[in-house]
Amino acid sequence: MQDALIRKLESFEELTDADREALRAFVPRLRQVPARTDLIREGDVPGNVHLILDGYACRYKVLPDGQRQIMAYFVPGDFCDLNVFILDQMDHNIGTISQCQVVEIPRQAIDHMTGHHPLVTRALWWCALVDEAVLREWLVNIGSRSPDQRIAHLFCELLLRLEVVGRVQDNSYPFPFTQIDLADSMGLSGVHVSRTLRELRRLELITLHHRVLTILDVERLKAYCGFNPNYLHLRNARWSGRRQVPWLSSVQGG
Amino acid sequence: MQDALIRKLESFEELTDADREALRAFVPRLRQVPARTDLIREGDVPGNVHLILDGYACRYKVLPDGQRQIMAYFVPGDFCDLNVFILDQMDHNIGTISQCQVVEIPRQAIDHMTGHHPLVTRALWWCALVDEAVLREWLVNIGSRSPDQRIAHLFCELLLRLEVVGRVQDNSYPFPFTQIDLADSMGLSGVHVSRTLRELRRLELITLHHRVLTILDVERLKAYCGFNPNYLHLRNARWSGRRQVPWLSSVQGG
DNA sequence: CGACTTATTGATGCACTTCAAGCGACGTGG
DNA sequence: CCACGTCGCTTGAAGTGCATCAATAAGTCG
Repeated sequence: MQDALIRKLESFEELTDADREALRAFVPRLRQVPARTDLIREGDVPGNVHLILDGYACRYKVLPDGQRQIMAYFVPGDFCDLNVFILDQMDHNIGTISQCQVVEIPRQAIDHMTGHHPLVTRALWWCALVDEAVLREWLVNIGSRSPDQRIAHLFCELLLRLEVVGRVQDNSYPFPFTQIDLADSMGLSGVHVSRTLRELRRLELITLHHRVLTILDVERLKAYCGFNPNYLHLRNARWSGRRQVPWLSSVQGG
Repeated sequence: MQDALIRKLESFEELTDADREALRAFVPRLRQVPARTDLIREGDVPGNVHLILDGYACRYKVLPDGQRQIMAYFVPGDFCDLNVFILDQMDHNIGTISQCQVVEIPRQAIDHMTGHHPLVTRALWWCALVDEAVLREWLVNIGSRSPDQRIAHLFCELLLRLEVVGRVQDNSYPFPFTQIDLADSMGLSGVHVSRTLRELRRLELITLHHRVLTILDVERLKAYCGFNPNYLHLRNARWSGRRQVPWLSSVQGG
């Protein structure tokens, strides 16, 4: 079940058997978390690192007026808070969307990993930077795209991210988000999300039944929202430019 | 003139004389860059790290339809691309707003720094994480706040960030942004930014003359937009919770 | 099956965009 | 020195996209 993480990391970096073994050592800490449950809250002092092995979660803030803003979705293989522990306290919440399998990794374990598994370390860095790139793209999404493009863009992004961890079949993937979740992610009202989805269905770009999203025509959906996958820094686009990473070589004692 | 960086880092971490000396070694690479000039473009392979010593810059993307989205502002003491070099290619642009003094730091220099100056390294980490936290808050800003609150929030944020590097006097700071810059940051039209600023002036919250912004009543402005500075992780709020940072201790060979 | 949550649809209103014209500041060149 | 062009800002008028309110319908879970 730690497949998701290993698959994701290996999509960036070929790991050794020892690396994979070390990653599997995380598993004993596995926890079932119900849907709609907070993993960490604003104000908490960051403790263990959380890794999603199965299910969906999100990062969000709640404003004084009760308005919720979702800032990121986590899918299997994603770390929720890989780096936050350097800061004094959480400035946002992390909560599950669906039921999740979550691994709580003690910081020392990460520490050990970065000390002994340079390939994994490099891959973890890559994860963190891609997460930030995704965040930037969300800002572009909300700031510059029309509501229908926003939602289409999210669908495309999730498709690619879930493909990496093997959660897509026939352009379909589990979709446990409510329309209110989408609304709070995209800066829209729930009503308008409903109408927007209707439009995407009418254009025969997607279907959405029983919490499963199907993308009927991936290329048309990408074209519809001007999707450019470069910000995900996936393997294919990246492979040619492989280079040494100085900050990391020093981690390896170089 | 490298004051800005050292001040910023020291607001987090007391440095040794040797640390400061090492930071000053960056200066020879200083460059004058005119206003409205790109430092890096989308598609470029990340090379040197850019540090702003004076002036303002921004991170932005341009969509196929020509729409520009600004995703971050850089002020003196900010790194533009501290970590991006791990990725294969830039997925966005970085350009100056005003004339800037920019230092181009070779990656080896950063590498050397992280190998020999653990305090600096920890402070650099902190910078990177705060930058990400700021990005998250921008998402909240665009997604959940009204236009007047958005702009007020930006003013509050810049006030605090500039105070750290000593660029604020009597609640005033240089403000070289055009209203179009603001519009492209906040997901608004230029016209509406103009009207919003008029409103903030009418409420006697700010004045804006000759590219200098003055906040007339900081507390009222903060209240107006519900400003919570926790996401900036400034020293005062952070001081109590100082802890060791595992990932970094391994960088130090621990 | 019945209770509750989530989604849909319609009607209404307004916040924001777009278009367009005028204005002031600034810089350049005659 | 003034004429002129450019750029950034302001203001008005008109249109619309999205929010809000409200009521119904469809899922979903006990």
